[in-house]
Amino acid sequence: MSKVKTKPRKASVSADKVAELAGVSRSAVSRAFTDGASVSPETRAKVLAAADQLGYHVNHLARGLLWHRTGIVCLIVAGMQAPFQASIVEIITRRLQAIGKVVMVLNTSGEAEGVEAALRQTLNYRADATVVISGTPPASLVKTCLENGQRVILINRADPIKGPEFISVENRTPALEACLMLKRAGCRRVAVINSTAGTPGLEMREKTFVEAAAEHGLEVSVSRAGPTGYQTGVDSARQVLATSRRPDGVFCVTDLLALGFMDTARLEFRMNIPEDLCVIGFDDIPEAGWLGYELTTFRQPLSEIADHIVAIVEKEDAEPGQPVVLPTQVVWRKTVRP
Amino acid sequence: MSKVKTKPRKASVSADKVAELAGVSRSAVSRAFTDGASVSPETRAKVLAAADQLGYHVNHLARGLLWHRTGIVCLIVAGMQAPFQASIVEIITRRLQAIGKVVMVLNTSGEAEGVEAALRQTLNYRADATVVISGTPPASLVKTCLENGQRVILINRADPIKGPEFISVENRTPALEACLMLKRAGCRRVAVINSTAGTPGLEMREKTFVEAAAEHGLEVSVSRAGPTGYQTGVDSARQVLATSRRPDGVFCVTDLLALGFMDTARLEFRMNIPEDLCVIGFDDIPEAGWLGYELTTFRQPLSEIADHIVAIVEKEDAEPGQPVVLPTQVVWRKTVRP
DNA sequence: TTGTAGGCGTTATCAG
DNA sequence: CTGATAACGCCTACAA
Repeated sequence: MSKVKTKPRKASVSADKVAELAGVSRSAVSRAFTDGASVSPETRAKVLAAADQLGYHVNHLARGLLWHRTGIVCLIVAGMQAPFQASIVEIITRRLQAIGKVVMVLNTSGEAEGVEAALRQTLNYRADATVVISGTPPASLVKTCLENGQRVILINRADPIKGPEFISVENRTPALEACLMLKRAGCRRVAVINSTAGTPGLEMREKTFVEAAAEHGLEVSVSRAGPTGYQTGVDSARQVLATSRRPDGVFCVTDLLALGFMDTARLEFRMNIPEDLCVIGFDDIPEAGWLGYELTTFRQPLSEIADHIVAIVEKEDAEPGQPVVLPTQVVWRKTVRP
Repeated sequence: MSKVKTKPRKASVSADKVAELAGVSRSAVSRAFTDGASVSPETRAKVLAAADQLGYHVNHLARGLLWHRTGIVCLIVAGMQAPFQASIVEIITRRLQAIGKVVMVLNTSGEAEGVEAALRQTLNYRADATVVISGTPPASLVKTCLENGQRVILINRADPIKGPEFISVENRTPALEACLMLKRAGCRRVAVINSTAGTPGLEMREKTFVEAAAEHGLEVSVSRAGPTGYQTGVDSARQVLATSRRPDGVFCVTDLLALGFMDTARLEFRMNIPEDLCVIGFDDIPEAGWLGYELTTFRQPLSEIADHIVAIVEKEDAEPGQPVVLPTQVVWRKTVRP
C-alpha cells in the first residue's frame, strides 16, 4: 500500500467563503443546502446566489464524516469490457444514481488477491455498500466491512460465507431445461461448453446439465478450453467438432462461448444451425439477439438484480436477508429446433 | 438536488481506538500508515497489529480533507454497455487504479442536462480530475471545476471550450483513407452510415468521407437511421440496400453500425462481403474481430488515450496542455477487397 | 430564524 | 522517534 507523496492542490471554495460573501454565518450556508432545514427564503436566496457566484459545491466527503454515510457504493468487477459485465455495470450504476448514490468502480483482475485489495479500498472510502460482481472476497474481510456498517452484496456467488447478502440467478433449472430442449429437438449427442474460470454458477450449470443428459440417455461431453470469452468458444468448437463423434447439440454456459462456437461451426465446419447443430447460451447479452446469431438463450434478470441491490442499499437495518435466487427466462430464438 | 434524510449508520473504527488499543497516540497511528514517516519498527508493529485486530482502515475521505486531493477520478459516460464505451471504461479504470486513483463512474443519459448534473457530483466529491467520455459539459461548469483545482479531460470532443484538456482521435485521415480504400477496391457507389447522435467526431468522419468521395468521382449517399448502435446499422441497410442504386461500398462511422449493416446485407439481401459489398468500420471493438465479421476498421488507440489521461491526472501544474490528437490505425481484415 | 461552539477522522507542525 | 495541538470543511446541538 504505497502512498505517493504529492503537494496539496489548490483548495476549493468552502462554505466559509460563501458565508462571508453572503454576509451570513457558516451555519446559514449549511442550512441553505440542507433539505428541510429552517432558513428564511431570503437568507437562502442570498446564500445560493453567493454560492453560484463562487462556484461553491457542498463537500460530500466532509459531510460524510459527520453522517457516517458517504453515498458511495463500490462495485467490484473483473473484465468490465465483456458484454455481460458491461450490461450489469451499466444498469447498476444507473439505478444507484437514481437513488442518489454514486458508484465507485473497482476493476480487479478477478483473482482473490485483487478482490481483497478492492475491498480494502471500499473500506478506505467508507462506502455505504459494496457490490461484488466478480470474484469472491475473503470471509474475514467481509466481516470487517460488515462491522464497519458497510453492506456487502455478492452477485451470482453461492459461496458459503456468512454475513453478506446474496443475489443470484438460478442455474439448475435452466441447465435442466437446456437439456430437455435439446432432447426435444432430437439431439442425441450433446456437449457442455464451459470455461476454466471455475465460477460456482458456471460449475453448477455444467454439472446439472451433465447429470441430466446422462439421465436422459444422451451421450454427453464437456469442454473447457480457456477463460470465459468468445475465443474459448472458438477453441472449444475446433476441439469438439473435430472428433469423429460430433455433438448435435451444445449448451454453452455463457453466450459469448456460444457465439464463438457458432461462428466456428458455421464457417470452419460448414454446419447449419439449427439443422445440424442446436446451440443454447446463457445470459442473453445484446449480441445474442443480433441477426447473425439469433441465439436461443436464458436471460439473466438484470433489472430484478438491480432492484434487489437498490433495496439492500436503502434498507436501514444491517441484518442480511435471505439469499435471493432469481429465475431466468428462456429466450427462444433460432438456434434450437422447436 | 434533494437529499434524503436518513439516520447515520454505525461509525466505523477510527485511529483513536487503534491508538488506545496499541497504547500510543493518534499521531503514531497516522505515521504507521504513512509512507516514509518516522516511526520505530516497534511502534509500527504494535499499531499494525492493533489495526488488524480492530479492522481499522485509514479514512481516505478525512485524509482528503487535509490534502485537498481525494484520489478520486470521475468518469462521465453514457451507454456504458456499448462495446466501445465498455472497453474505454475498462482500460481507464485499470490504468488509474494502477497509479493509486480510484474511479467514480457517472452514468449519464448523454444529454447536456445529465452531463451537467454529473459534473456537479464531481465537484461534490472533490474529484482530482474528471474524464468526460460522452457528451459535452457546459463551459461555465468546466470553469468552476478548473477553479476548484480539478482537471477536466474531454475525450473525442472537439468543442471549442477553453480550459479543459482534450484528447481525441483523428477523424479526417481515416475517413479519407476509407474513401481511398473503397475506391481502390473498385467501388463506384458508396455510402456513409452515420447515426443521429451528431457527435463532433462522427460528423467529421461523415463530412470528410462525403467530400472525398465527391472529389474522387464516387456517387455518395448518407444514412442516419437512428442512435449509434447495432439496430441502426440494420435499419440503414434496409433503407440503403432497398434502393435501385445500391452502394457497393459503405463506410460506417462506428463498428456497431457496420456489424448491423453487414448482417442485414448478408441475410436479408443475400449479398456477399466483400465481393458484392465492401464495408469499413471505425473503433475496432472486439466484436469486429469475430469470425463471423472480420471487419476491416480503424482502431482507436485506447491504450494511448489512457496514457495521456494518466499523465494529465498525475501532472502537478494545472495549465492545460495542447490538445492531443492521436492517429488511428487501419486494421485490415476481410470486408474490403485488397 | 439565526449565530456560536464543538466534534467528525485525519494529518502537519512543533515541542520534547 | 513521539505526543499534543491546530487545522481541513462540514453539520448539529445549543442558546439567542
